[in-house]
Amino acid sequence: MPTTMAPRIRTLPELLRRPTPEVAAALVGWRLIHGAVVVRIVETEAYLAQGDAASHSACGRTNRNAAMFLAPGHAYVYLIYGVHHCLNVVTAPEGVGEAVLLRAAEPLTGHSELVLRRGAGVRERDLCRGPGRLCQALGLTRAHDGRALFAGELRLEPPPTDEPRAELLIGPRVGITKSAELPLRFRAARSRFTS
DNA sequence: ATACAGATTGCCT
DNA sequence: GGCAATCTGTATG
Repeated sequence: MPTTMAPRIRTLPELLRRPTPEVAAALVGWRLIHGAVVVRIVETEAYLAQGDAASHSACGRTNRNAAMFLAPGHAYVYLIYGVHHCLNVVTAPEGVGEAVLLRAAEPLTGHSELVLRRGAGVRERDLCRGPGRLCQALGLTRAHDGRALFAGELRLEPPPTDEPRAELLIGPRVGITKSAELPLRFRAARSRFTS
């Protein structure tokens, strides 16, 4: 499996100027914050506007995926199988449907709140391991679809400057049936919190 | 109008 | 390992 180092990028606007696969790689290590909860992103996937049949934007804009066409830095939250929510960071310029799916994270603070939402019996490792679990743990739903992630209750923040860059494993995306060969999944090699 | 598939998860055998 | 849950969009009649 090919590896690389997560690029160190200091601000969200700077991050979002990059091509979507690079955004996906660089987001590993970033903090996702919702209220008092802070988690470290350890696994992401890129979904592209061109040549990617698995992307929700592949068939054009619909009511469900409209947020994917917003300006970069917005949230695209959708419901999968009518059951679980998944959170994406919108990346490409407004009108172009590209996004990065946040697939797994390591809990940092707000542990009790995560356990409250996920259930008392859930192991630490499983609190945010998987896109549906991540959204459940953070209390994210369609109500958060289309929100900006620059500031406010729900936001992204860069890793502390003294934190070492993550070594990334690059491979095919999980759980898709179309365009399954593209190497658009990025996960922290050392983390035990990936899916 | 009905049928089916899907960027998932948890419970069942 | 199998399968149900149950929303949204697409394909087909």
